[in-house]
Order: sequence, then structure tokens, then C-alpha cells
Amino acid sequence: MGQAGNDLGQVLGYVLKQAATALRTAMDGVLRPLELTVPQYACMELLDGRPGLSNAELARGAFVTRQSMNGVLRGLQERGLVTRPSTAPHGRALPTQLTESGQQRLIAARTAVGRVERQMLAHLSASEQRRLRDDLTKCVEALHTTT
Amino acid sequence: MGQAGNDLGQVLGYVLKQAATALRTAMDGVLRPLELTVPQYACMELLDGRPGLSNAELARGAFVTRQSMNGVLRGLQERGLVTRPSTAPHGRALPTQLTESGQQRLIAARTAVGRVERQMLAHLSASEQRRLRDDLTKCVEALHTTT
DNA sequence: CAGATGTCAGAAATACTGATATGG
DNA sequence: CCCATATCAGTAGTTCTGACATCT
Repeated sequence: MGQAGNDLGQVLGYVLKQAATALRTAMDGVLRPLELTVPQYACMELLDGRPGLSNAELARGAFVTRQSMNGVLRGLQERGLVTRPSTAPHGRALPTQLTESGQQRLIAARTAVGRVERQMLAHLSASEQRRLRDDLTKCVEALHTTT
Repeated sequence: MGQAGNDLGQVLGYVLKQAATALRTAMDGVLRPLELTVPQYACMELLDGRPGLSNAELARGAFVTRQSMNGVLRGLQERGLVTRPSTAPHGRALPTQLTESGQQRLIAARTAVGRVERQMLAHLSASEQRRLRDDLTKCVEALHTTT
């Protein structure tokens, strides 16, 4: 499978997409037995760190639209993993929280996802991992700069 | 917007997704005026480097399914940017090639995407960029290892 | 036979666009 | 008034899954 002509494997954007896709695929695989999708897991992780987040905030944090996050929350709510008040206590936002059952499921999911992340970083030292994270953060900030 | 509780911004997988999403959004923006989607651009870039790729090969290279790549190719073919033989010269594969018009469009798209990539890497030196690329490649390889 | 390919079909999740209404 | 939010609706593109036939 050697590259001929131009070499997309040298383009950083391409490699970035490659890595994100591989991670997403691996996460899908380990989350499937737990009956969780990647956006559902991301949503629960966000709620664990910051209980009471609104639909719109969760959508931004999980990189999906508000409409999609609405579906994600419905799925989690139907299974009793999260709870949402039926009326907004303040403004229009409906703050969501993890249930006990949701906490348990999150622990299991986090363990599985942690294994994937450790596999991904198997050949990088702790300092290299930190460096990689910082470099990626710089990329994000640079892209968010309107110039 | 400071993080409370756990800090997803410290999780490399999260930052990776963040970077990939930001890049995708930026690419969407600059490709829209050229009437190209990101998968269409990726497809053309692949064909420029390796003329005659089949639908399945293009799908893998652009990180989409064969079905989606089929739609991508139809869109490009209708506008005369690529050509495909109606009968397979060998096996079942239908080798695709860029047309003159496709070459022209690709040049313009590459220029626009190049600007985005340079913006993304604005705060990284050449050696840091190389290092980042190598680290991401290691991540991809590690994830592809079945263990 | 195994493997890769192109194609078709259905179900599901997601994105995009626009519109409406509410609250700060 | 401006802005963010929640919600609904319609369209479209994508994915996933399974299946089938063709060719090496």
C-alpha cells in the first residue's frame, strides 16, 4: 500500500483525521457492549464533571448539534441514566443530572475508554503525551482565531 | 467558561476530537465557496496523487463508507470534475481520474485548505509540526494494533 | 474456496436550514 | 432590542447492517 504521487500521510490535517477516526472506531467497539454510543458517553462524562448542564451546553461539549443532543438525552433518560426536570427552574434551560444508575454505567464506560486511550498512547511517554496534548490545544486555539 | 469537576480538556482523546472538529469546520468554510465538500476534496486529492483509484480505495482514504463515496463520485462526475469508465477494464473496479476541470478546481481548493492548515499550525515550528505528525502517526498505528 | 469489489435496500442517527416562542 | 435557549419541522447526506453477484 505504498503511497505514490503526493503523500497525504505527510499532511498533518490528514493524519489528524486518521487518528480521530481510529479513536472513534475503537471507542465505538468498546462502548457497544455497554449499549452506549460515543456521543452518549461524552454526554455522561460532561455531566459527571459539571452536573446541571443544559442541552445546548452538552451539545457543544460533545461536538453535535442541539437536535442530536436532544435525541441523545432522550435515549439516556428512557433508560434511567439521567434525569431532567420537566420545567425550567431558571430561564429556559433544563439542567440534566446523572442518576445512580448513570454513575455506575459511566464508571464501566470510563474504564473501557481508558483502556483504548492507553493503547493509543502506548508508544508515547508521559511527557510526550503532555506535549502532544499541548500542541493539539494550540492547533484548536489557532483555528478558533478569526484572523 | 472554566472547567469544573473533571477536566475533559486534559484528556487527549477529547482534545484530539476537538482539533479534528475545528479543522473540519474550517475546511467546510473555505471549501463551500468552491462548491466542494470535505469528502469531495479528499477524494480529488487522493486521485491527484494516485490516478485510477477504485471506489472502495477512495472510500477508505477519505474515511467514508463505499456508499457515501459512491454519492461523492456521482456529484463530481455530474460536474465533469472526474471521469469513470462505464465498464471495468479489470475485475470489478472502476478506476476514476481527474479531468482538466477537476485539476483546476483541485488547485484552488488546495490553496484554500493550505491556508487553513497553516493557520492551524501557526504557533508550531517546522520541527514541532514534524514531531506532532509523527506522534499522531504512532497513535494511529497503536490503535490499529489488535493486541 | 477465500477475498475484494460494486451494488442495492432498509433502518437509524446526524446535520443543515428555517421558523417559533421564551427568558435574561 | 439583542442574544441565547428550547423546540418543531422538513430535507438531505451519512452510517450501519445485511445481502447478493462478479471477478481474481
